[in-house]
Amino acid sequence: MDKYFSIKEVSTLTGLSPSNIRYYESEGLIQRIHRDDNGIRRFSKQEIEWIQFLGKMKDMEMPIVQMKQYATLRSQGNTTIKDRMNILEQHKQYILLKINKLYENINLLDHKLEIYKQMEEKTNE
Amino acid sequence: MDKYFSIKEVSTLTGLSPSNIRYYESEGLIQRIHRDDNGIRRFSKQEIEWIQFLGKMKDMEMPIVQMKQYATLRSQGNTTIKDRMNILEQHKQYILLKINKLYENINLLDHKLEIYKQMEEKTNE
DNA sequence: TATTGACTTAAAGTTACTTTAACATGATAT
DNA sequence: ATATCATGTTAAAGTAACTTTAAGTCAATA
Repeated sequence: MDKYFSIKEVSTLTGLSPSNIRYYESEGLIQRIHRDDNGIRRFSKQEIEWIQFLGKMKDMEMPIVQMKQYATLRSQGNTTIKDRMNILEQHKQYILLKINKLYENINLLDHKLEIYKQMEEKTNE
Repeated sequence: MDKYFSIKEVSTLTGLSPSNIRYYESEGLIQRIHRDDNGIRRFSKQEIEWIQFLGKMKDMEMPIVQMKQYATLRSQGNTTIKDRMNILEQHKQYILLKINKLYENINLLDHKLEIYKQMEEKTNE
């Protein structure tokens, strides 16, 4: 007998809020979740693993349209692995670019802070 | 005779769209810009420099509330430099954290890609 | 004179959610 | 037996930071 999980449990296991999880379901990122007699969602382990993956993609700022693409490919089985790899590869490049930008930003901030520091020192003379 | 710039010129000089510039003005991030006889905005050099700075803060994903704080402090003169430094210092920490997260994400992607690669190789055997 | 290009405002649209309102249900406390 | 509480449900409205659209003004050009 497999265990089934409530949305709150899934929330703590994935780091996504219950509303976020419902939202992803409504957007089709998650397949329609099985309901119990009271209409309450019961999540399987496999579903939770997929939601965890979505959570990570979200963390990486992958736009929902791309997540949808990925989800669609996934639902089409193993023949789509190359395409899925492409999506991930592309997003990796996006993140690397972003990291570079952020380093530039750090330099800029340091520069500005240095200028302010000198102004402060002059004031205290 | 100082030169004055149109919103389109300011847009290319700052990298912000005209609507974005108007939006920042409406939000009070930019002081009310001088208008000519036809009600058209004419920007001074100093105003453009400030908008460039805002553009950089935007690039760094500084939330508008913080930009507003910064703008308010700036308008209060040189006594507020320490406070402004604090805002920038805080945001620097935010960016450093973000960079770390992104590196973790890269690792995750590499791991997933590696798994896919092995699946591919197996399929081709 | 007609049209083009750049400008204006106000309002609606967008993304990725969150918050709120209104209601249902099962479990616990009195 | 009844009250209340935690947890769940949906639909709709709210949020951030803009962008897009609609409707109009004005000067310059064809």
